[in-house]
Amino acid sequence: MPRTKTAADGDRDLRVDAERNRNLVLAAARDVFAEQGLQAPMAAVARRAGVGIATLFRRFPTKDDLVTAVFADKMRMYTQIIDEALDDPDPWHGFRTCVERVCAMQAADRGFTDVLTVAFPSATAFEAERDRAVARLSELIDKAKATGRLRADFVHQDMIMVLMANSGVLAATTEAAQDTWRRLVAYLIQAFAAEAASPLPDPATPDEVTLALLRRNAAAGDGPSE
Amino acid sequence: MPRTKTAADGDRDLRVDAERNRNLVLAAARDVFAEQGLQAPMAAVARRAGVGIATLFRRFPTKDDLVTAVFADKMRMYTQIIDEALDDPDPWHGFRTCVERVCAMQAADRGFTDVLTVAFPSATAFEAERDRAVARLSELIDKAKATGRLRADFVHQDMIMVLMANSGVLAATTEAAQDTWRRLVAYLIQAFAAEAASPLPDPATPDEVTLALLRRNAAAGDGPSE
DNA sequence: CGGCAAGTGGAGCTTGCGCTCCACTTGCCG
DNA sequence: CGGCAAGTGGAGCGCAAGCTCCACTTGCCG
Repeated sequence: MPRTKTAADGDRDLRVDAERNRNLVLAAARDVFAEQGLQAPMAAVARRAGVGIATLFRRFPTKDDLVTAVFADKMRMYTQIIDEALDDPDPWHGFRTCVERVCAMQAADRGFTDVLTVAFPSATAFEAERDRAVARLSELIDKAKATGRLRADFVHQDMIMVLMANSGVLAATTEAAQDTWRRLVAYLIQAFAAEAASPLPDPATPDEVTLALLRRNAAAGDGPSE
Repeated sequence: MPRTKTAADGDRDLRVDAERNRNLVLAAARDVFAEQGLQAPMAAVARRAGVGIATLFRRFPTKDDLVTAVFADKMRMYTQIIDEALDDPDPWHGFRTCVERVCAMQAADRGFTDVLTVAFPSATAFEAERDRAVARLSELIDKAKATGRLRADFVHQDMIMVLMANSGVLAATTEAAQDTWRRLVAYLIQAFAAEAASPLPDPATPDEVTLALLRRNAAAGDGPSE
């Protein structure tokens, strides 16, 4: 992908050295964010890329722009996982592997976890992607319920709940207990099975959960009212 | 509790005005941390207490000291919840309400959540309390398993896993979806029921999880190796 | 009631991080 | 090959947060 003139992205043709540095930065950012999460300092990215900080900021005027660029394809991968699950001849199996795969993505990339939950303002850039994901997901959920294997009171917000819960486990576990998240996911999937079903508290009213995820951006850092 | 000379705490008798300010600070910190989590600035606590920053720091030389002082009794409450669960004639019922109550404590106090998971160095101050809690908890778990209602492969580290997962949900939900945590907890409890049991991934080897929680203190902020 | 240790507030130091400015270099077009 | 827009690195700015210093006030004991 030589990207020279990729439609609809703001920057014109870059000089070859600039283009190379841009890619170095993206690669470095991918690594750094994956290891340290989004709170990694920009300077760390620049150092890893072997470029000056100014270079980084000319290409990505804001940390948020960098985050958006870095995670665009991971977001695509995320929705793709749902698409693939929809193709599974066994929707319940598709559903389960879908949950597992997304959680595995989180486990492999702290930054991705942050994008999905702690959420940067950048989340707004992924709105379209996420809306499509939710739509497909609802489809998948309906199919899985139809088989009678997924409990009937499961709602798509529960999926986001899983991501949030998983991020909590990932944030707190170090190398010592790296695989704890697998156990959480296994428990939850068993809870989602129809056989396990006992009444649950009401879910938040439609889309409150997803909206909540977006709101925190607008509200981010509005801080102490006191 | 006039505290004038409370044994084994470093500071001698305080002047009455100092004592009053100390209490104002503690009360303010309790509120501020509960609302905003441990990342709330010290200045916010001082402002809320109506004292200068210097006053706050003379009484609690380090943010960590303040956190420790503020959450000492909440930690006691935490272990007490386990004790009460042990007194329940129905251990399975005791177990469930124990999980619910601790999670409710987290939901009511972002700071407490942080103490239990994100963990401050202060966690070391609570080591003894936490060890006793783990011991009692294991007892409770054994009793609950004996009734045949709690799945046999449940381990005490799973409880900490619940706390971490819950903290993730709480961190990501705003007022819009405040009660999502209840749904998570309900799902998990159903997963912990013996009837739901299907094989699980191995838990971390004994105490890796609890240790991991402590380690992150030592390691906290050792940052990018690169 | 006088003196002073204890206490107080806030200015300010330090560190960390996002981001900018600018003097210098370099790919590229004619 | 010459010139200049494009690109570059790093010093440095602004801000937030933990924490310290110090000139001033005040409870308390004799």
